[in-house]
Amino acid sequence: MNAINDFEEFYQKMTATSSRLEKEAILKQYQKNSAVKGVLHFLFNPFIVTGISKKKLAKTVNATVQECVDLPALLAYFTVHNTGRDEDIAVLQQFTSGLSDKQTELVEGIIKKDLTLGASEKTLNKVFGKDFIPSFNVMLAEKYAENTEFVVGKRFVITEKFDGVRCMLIFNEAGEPTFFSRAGKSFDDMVELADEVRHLDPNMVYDGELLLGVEQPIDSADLYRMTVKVTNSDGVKKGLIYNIFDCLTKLDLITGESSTPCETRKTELGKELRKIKQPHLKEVPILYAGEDVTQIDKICDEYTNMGREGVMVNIADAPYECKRSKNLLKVKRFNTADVRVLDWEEGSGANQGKLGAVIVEFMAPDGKKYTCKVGSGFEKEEREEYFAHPEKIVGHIIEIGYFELSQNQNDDGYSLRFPTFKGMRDDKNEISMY
DNA sequence: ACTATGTAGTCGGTCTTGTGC
DNA sequence: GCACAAGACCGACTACATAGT
Repeated sequence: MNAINDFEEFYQKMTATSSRLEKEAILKQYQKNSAVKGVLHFLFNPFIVTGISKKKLAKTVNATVQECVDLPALLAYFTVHNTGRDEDIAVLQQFTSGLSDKQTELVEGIIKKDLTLGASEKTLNKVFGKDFIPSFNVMLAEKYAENTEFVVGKRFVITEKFDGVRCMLIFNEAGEPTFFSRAGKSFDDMVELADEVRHLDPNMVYDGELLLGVEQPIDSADLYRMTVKVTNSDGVKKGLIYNIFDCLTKLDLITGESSTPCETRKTELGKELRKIKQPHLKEVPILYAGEDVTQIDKICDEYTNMGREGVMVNIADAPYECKRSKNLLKVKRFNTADVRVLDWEEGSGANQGKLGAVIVEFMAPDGKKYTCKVGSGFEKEEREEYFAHPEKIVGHIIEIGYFELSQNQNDDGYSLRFPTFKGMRDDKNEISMY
């Protein structure tokens, strides 16, 4: 049996059931199959990228290339050659040329890294051990709007929600700091911050938000774009403020939970930051602590009106948990608009043969009309219905939710950030924003 | 029997980087 | 130099199985 045949058999077993427990049992059967496990590692390790996706795969290329003798060799090739050159596309096409249609589809899905199994990093690590797929889990928030009852009668802490880039600071054994993104990728060459964080406790892990330091307060959306521009670019990163809102011990990060109460963590952290007093390391101040839930909307509105993203609500005695949790709630204001559907697109993956997104026209504050896509918020039945009968949505008015208007650096008008479908508005025929 | 939670898999805009013309 | 594709960042959302009560 070669690797592809093994994987094909494995894939068929996995996709034949919807039971997650059965999928775990199937994975266990392949515990000792290094070929299949190798494919799974390639597929789900986020640090392996191939530079090949839908468009590159469809490209016709002319190149004489080296041959990959088997699947492991192909994966090894793409682990190194991952910038999507024509030559690399040719290597893939050469490899699949001798395969059946079914196996070609599988191999292409592996290289595109969009093959779905109904099992992913969590399940793989549950079965094969927590280090099989590198994973990095920071505490994430649930929505306050959907969990208002959860805080009633509990003491909680309100802080500002920053619209920047999440950053976790971890020191290695030698005490050298590394800054990690939410996905676990490192931000390199953080020259200013790397120097200042040496004043912090290297046995602790710090969690916060990077925001570009600016002289004048600017619009939250613009500040976000400017920040991402710095954090996501190669080279030396300067001018970033590290707004630290939480911390836990290195050991707690490994076990996935810090039992120190949130309020204690924040107050101790605040003391430490005030003591070391570094220009680019900032405390995220507690705006309110208590049980008065009316403060939540009040402070959120206050910050929203100042052009800020919103606020966060932490249950005061709750632990730091390395996962999404109700003990941390985000409060932000969304807007709605009635927009006209101009066109539609087919989806991909599970949405193949279904509606993927609609292209809509909305009215911007300058009185002009602009377009953007809306592809989130549709139910499966709706995606099927509008794919079969596009005329039931194209030309119609729909209500959408969005966080804010956005503008890109090319200055070609407006778009919407986080647009979602809310429903049909066949009771009206005019677009509007409110 | 019902609800809550966890996991997986879709979809959006904006930016940088690498590639090929 | 330009256009394009992929991969980052920020997320939004639904569907489904299973754990919990």
